[in-house]
Amino acid sequence: MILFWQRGYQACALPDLLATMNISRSSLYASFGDKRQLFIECLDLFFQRTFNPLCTPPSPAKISEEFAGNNINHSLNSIEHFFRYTLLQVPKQRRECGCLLVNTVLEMADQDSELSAFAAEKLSHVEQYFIECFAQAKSENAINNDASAEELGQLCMTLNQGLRVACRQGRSQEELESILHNSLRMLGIQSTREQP
Amino acid sequence: MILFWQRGYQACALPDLLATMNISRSSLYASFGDKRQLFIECLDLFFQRTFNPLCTPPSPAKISEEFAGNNINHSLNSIEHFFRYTLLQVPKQRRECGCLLVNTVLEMADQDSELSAFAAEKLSHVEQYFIECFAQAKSENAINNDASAEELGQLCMTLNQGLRVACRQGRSQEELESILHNSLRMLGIQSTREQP
DNA sequence: TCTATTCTGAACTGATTGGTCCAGAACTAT
DNA sequence: ATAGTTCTGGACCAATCAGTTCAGAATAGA
Repeated sequence: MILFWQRGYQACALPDLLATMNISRSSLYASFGDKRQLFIECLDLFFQRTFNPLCTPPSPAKISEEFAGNNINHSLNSIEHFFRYTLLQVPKQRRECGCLLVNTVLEMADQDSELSAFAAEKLSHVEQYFIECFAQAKSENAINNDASAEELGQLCMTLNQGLRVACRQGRSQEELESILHNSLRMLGIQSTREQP
Repeated sequence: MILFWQRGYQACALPDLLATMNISRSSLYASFGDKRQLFIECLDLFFQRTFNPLCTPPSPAKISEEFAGNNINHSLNSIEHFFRYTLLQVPKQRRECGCLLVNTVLEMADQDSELSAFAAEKLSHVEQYFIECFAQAKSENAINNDASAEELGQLCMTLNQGLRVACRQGRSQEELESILHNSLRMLGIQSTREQP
């Protein structure tokens, strides 16, 4: 999965995959069918590992440490935690891979529309969760923005996709943090940021 | 260029390129060196065709027709015109290709860092122009946003990149228009939108 | 220890990759 | 018309691609 994440689908040759997985060619075909099916399983695994930190943020105790009680709304904390957890609190090497689902949507769009649609569908689940978070926040009057929850969710996903491109561009941690901070602010999520 | 734009670098095989360009194999190598150099020329061409409508928007007369005099600031009009011209007023088939530079950054990041950096550098010129527009607008008090011009420009580029991903995802014209409208509104650019 | 099942390494396939080469066609200038 | 330059089609190359096959190693159960 990490190799696909780093290089993309087409650029991963069978020998590279076999060496990384440390199994033999025949084992791969026996276990996964072929390269494409292995890739689909990787997309699924990636989605699970990306989605989990979004819909199950850390415990309230940990939140109060992390965010210093600045944002008491649970739904908005989910979103902020998602970005902090997957964008900032991540080793540089992995951050610079961007998002496997975004990468796949772009790479396979004209090549294998089924794979591209598969990845896009996973992303839509994330967007749907964004929307639910904003809807919840709006019902609690915890957000300062008059756009609808759908619009905020779409915008949040657009910013997320743009940030993943920025990651793969090799932008510095500081730049990403600045962009993220301004993004969340414009969405109406007042984020904490340590001042230097 | 269009073929690279649609399929990406790696997925364009020589025979496909030759058939599309309607030249022979030897002519391609005589004229462009090799596939990679041809691609670099395409990136450059794409940048020029993308950047021109940004820094040379239509004449004031045309603007007044197009935007109904809603936004009298020239710099902000440049940005709005850029998005309208490259995102909305474009045939579906081409819109769904996204942005060749963004696509290239993602595809080549771990594969050919030189190509990826080349595309990223082109994108940074666009971002720089965004920043200049926002700086101009701020100096004329034409923008309702207390973030700095640099921050606004970075955010604008992040939204742009996110929108290009959304294009390649196959989002509908209506969705894109909605996202763009909200994006510009949050950046402080009050865009006109025909109400249905 | 013996048998039965599973797994694996390496050789092999046919197709495709980017790139080279050159004889001859097409064109230009005199 | 002729000589000189440019262009082109197609054959060719070695390398690599994803995928198949199978004898033999490794493992398991009894």
